Amino acid sequence: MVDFSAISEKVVMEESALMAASYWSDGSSSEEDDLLRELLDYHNYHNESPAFSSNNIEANTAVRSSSSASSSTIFNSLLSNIFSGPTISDIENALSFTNHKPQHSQDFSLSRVSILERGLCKTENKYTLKMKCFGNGTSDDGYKWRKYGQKSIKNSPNPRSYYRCTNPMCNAKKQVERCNEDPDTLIITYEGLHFHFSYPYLLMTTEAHESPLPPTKRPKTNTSISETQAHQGPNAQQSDKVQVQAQDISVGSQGLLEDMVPLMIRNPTIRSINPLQS
DNA sequence: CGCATTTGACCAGCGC
DNA sequence: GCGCTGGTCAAATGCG
Repeated sequence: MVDFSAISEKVVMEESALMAASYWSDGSSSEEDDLLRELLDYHNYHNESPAFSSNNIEANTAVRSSSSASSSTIFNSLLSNIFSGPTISDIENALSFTNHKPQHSQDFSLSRVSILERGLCKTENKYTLKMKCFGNGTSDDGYKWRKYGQKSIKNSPNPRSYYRCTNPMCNAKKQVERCNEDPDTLIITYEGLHFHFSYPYLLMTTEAHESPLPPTKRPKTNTSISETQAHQGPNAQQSDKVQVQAQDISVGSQGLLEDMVPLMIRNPTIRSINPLQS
């Protein structure tokens, strides 16, 4: 089992930004305000992803530095934060890092993953991730998926599986199949957006943090809890602590490995304080 | 018992 | 229209 949460989050936030950017490109200022308002509302509603904490700080800094900025300026700064984040090489580095971390689950111990062959490409609204995986390796990317279908392919021992995000407000899907030429290679196709994570990532404005959460707008569903836990790894039950650590990491403290990997992906400069590399 | 997975059926799109 | 294929549905089944 390989933790691809970092990659999937990167994919999600890039696609979200692209989507929003295209929306912005021909939109009027009122449309911008509407979308910004919508996103803010959504963030207030789903302020549940500690993994985005470091970027919260970045976004807040950007916003505070221009208190009189228009909504489009705010959004541009957010976009800038997003696109100044991880590159493909960052993803690859994180992959290597992830694949060398101590085994913490039985599934992971059963699989030996090689990065000899991997690829991340985008076709229309789909992202295809190609990875070489020996043994019983699966494609655990950190999100909680529900399998809703499987297709047996003629003359092939490797069926194609269809997964959908368990969050009912999320339209993200993925397919997992094996490469015909190389049975050791998994082809994972992501489609759709994890809006419940990408929205909070995009909009971490000051007002979003300062405005109190409407108590009636934040139902605590099991799904949201489980997804948050899935992102935080085995220490998920310490959600508050994890969030504090993630924020502290950006100012120099040491965090858990499970927290460091996604943060390193988004903020490559954080690697300099990675305790495992010192 | 509740939830996730399995699996055959069903549907739509496409090429012939 | 027919057959093939990809994608989805939903009842059955498994599992903790």
